[in-house]
Formats: sequence, structure tokens, C-alpha cells
Amino acid sequence: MNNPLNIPKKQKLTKKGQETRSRIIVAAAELMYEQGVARTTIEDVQNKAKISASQMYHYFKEKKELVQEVISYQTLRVIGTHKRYLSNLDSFEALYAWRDFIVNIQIKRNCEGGCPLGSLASELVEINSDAQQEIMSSFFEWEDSIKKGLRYMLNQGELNSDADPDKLALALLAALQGGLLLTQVRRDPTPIIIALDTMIEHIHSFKKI
Amino acid sequence: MNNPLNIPKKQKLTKKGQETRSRIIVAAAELMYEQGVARTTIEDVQNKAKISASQMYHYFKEKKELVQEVISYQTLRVIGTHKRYLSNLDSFEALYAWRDFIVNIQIKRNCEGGCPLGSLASELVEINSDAQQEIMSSFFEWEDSIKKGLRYMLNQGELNSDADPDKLALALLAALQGGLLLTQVRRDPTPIIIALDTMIEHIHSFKKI
DNA sequence: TAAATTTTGGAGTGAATATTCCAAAAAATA
DNA sequence: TATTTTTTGGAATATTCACTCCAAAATTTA
Repeated sequence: MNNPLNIPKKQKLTKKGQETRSRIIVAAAELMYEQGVARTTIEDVQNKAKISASQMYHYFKEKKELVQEVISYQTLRVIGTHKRYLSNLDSFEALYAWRDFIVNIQIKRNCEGGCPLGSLASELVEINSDAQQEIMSSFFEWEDSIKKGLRYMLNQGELNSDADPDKLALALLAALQGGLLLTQVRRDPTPIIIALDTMIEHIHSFKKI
Repeated sequence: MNNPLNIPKKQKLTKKGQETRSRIIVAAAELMYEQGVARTTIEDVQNKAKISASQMYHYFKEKKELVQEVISYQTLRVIGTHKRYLSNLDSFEALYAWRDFIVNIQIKRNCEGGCPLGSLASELVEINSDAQQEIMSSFFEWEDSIKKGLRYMLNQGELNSDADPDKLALALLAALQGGLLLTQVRRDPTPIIIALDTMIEHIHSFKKI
């Protein structure tokens, strides 16, 4: 084949290739969620995804590149599921439904693991600036979807005009993250419940009428 | 020397030994705070503390043991400084002084590093059960000192009897942890400010008179 | 069908890293 | 002072782990 300019051909992935690649990302995401990025070896991922070393490095230049994909994948997963609740916040009942959703996940997994994005954040921010950038975007997106939810409640007349949905959204996300960390450390759902309930109770003080 | 029962003599440390040991812990704590536990090698610690490998393993059986000491050290440091503010919460001004203290630390360090205990927690809970236990105790102690502070405000007549200082303390600690994480990720003090201010504003709703 | 491209197997490599070991220097104790 | 104990230096070891390499199988494209 003729390629005088030596332009790096971006080789297309076949359907089979796509599947293998996805399998690797999913396996890596699970392992890194359970035991952290540093402790997850390439060999671990190989075994879990049932692939060989050559496949690993065929699809990803290096471990760091795989980590980036894991971040994207977890962002999609986490924010995707949350958006189902957040895009429809028309009442305090809906807000509590979101809370229940979060709490129930923790109970189901015996309060292990914490937040898939939060734990990646804490492990990677200081040592991987690409990861920091990506995770920062993820949290902005998350914050944004909470903002939209609260603004919607405001527009629906559920909240009075004293409420600042932007501030409340950021405070709510912080409470969520801190609550999850404490719940993970204590292996007890109480912290995430109290953290969210307290913030929602505060939002209650802006309820109309 | 006579020791027929083969009882492991707990060898006492001389003053010089104590100093070396402390130097190792402080060096390790700084490195692990900056780059995480996994990324901090024994050699890193050796270089920073200006000691040799034999010294390292003379004072600590293994890396894990050093990690435990780092957790204790950071617990002492963090909760110690916070207690100066928390044991004296006699007014909302005092509560805001505590907030300012926290925020100013973040600003000083350019929002890098997050919470010394929170980051250890996130990295270690799932992979080191000794660490999990120790960190859990640390957070209970921290929570407790916030509780005491708020109870004091209640007894001082600053808060009315509707306030539940125990719940508020846990929610406050969660907001603090989540706020610090988001501030660290975003390199921006806004999240920790909003998180704490929102919680304090909520506590304000229990203000007497 | 023939040629090119993609996917896969699996052994091999080199660097990083925790830990061990021997012996000497320094300090404490008798 | 003599002896025991503690502290230190630094080389050696052994293992883990990210990453490479060669070639074959499978698949796509011409």
C-alpha cells in the first residue's frame, strides 16, 4: 500500500475488535472499582476479560490510556442512571426518589466501593492530569444535571425565588460525595442517608407556600 | 544472654531511634499525601527521610505497618487542629471561624491534596482492612468532636431544641469531605465554601430567637 | 480467489520495588 | 572498661508488573 507521507493510518476496528475492546474496558472498570487503579494489574484485566497481552496493547497504547477509557465509561454509567431521576424533578417526592435510588445501591452492595467516580477522582487527581481533566468534566456534567433538576422544580413553582438552584446543586453533590465516602468507610448507610436528607430538608425551607 | 522461652523481646527505642522513626513517618505521610500510598515507594521514603533500607525495616516490619502509623499521624494532626475550633463553638461566629480555617488551608495549597484522611480513606478502605478500621475510628472521633461542638452551641442557647446536633454533625462532616473532594478535583475553593456555607445556613434555621 | 488488514497467542524483557542479609558503628548498660 | 543492645550502611535478592515481539489465525477488501 502507498503511504509516502507516513501518515499514521487510524486502523478501523471490526465489530469483533469493538467487542473485545469493550470487554477490556468493562473488566478494567470493575476491577479498578473494587481494588483501585494502582492495584489493578494489566494481567488482572487480561484474566478477567479473557484476552492475551497482545490484545491488551493492540487496543490500548498503555495502561494510562485504558484508565482514561474507564473514566469515560464510569461517567456514562453513573451520570446516565442519575439523569433518569434528575431530568424529572417536578416535586419533592421525585427528589426523595432520587435519594432512595442512591441509598438502595449502597445497601445492595453492603456499602462497599463508594462512588465509582469519586474513588477514581481521589486516586488520580494528583498523579494523572489527563485523568484530573476528564474527571473534572464528569463532575461538572453531574453538577449540571442536578442544577437543571432544581431549576425545573423552581420553574414548576415548587421552590420560591429565594432558592439558588446552582448553589444548592453544588452543595447537594458535595453532600452526596461525602456521604458516600463515610458510608463506605463505616460500612453503614447512615451517613449517606443523613447527608442527603439534611440537604433535602434544607431545600425544603425554600418550598413555596 | 539467657532467654530460654524465646519470648520476643520488645526492644526499646533510644531517643535517637525515636527521632529516626518519627522522621520516617513524617516523610512517608507527606509523600503519601502528595502522591498516594501505592505510588509512594519505600525508596522514596528513604530518600526523603535520609535513611537506609536497614533502618526502614528496623523500625517497621513492612510497608503496611508504616501505613498504619501514617494514618495515626494524620489523624492526630487533622483532628488536633480542628479541635481547637470545635471545642469552643459558642456562637455562629465560631462556626464560621472554623469554616474559614478549612477554606484557607485549601486556598493556601492551591486546592491540591484534598483531605489527608479522606484521601487515605478512599485509597485504602477496600484493600486494607486494618487501615479501614483505623480510618473508621478516626472519622468517628472527628464526627464526635463536631457533635460536641454543636451540643455546646445548643447548651449555650444558640440553637433551639428542634436541632439534632448528632445528625447535623454527621451531615456537616459529609459536606466537608465532599466539598474538599470537589475542590481538589476542580482546583477551586468554591465547592468547599458552598458546601460548608449551605450546611451552616441550614443550622442557622435552628438559631434561637 | 488473492492480497491486505485486523485480531490473537503467548513467550520474553527490563525496570521498578519490597524485602533480606551481613557486618560495622554508635550508644546504652553492667 | 567490658559487654550487650541498638542503630546504621549498603549490597543483594526475589518478585511483580508494564510493556514488547514474532508469527499465526481470522477476517476484510480488492
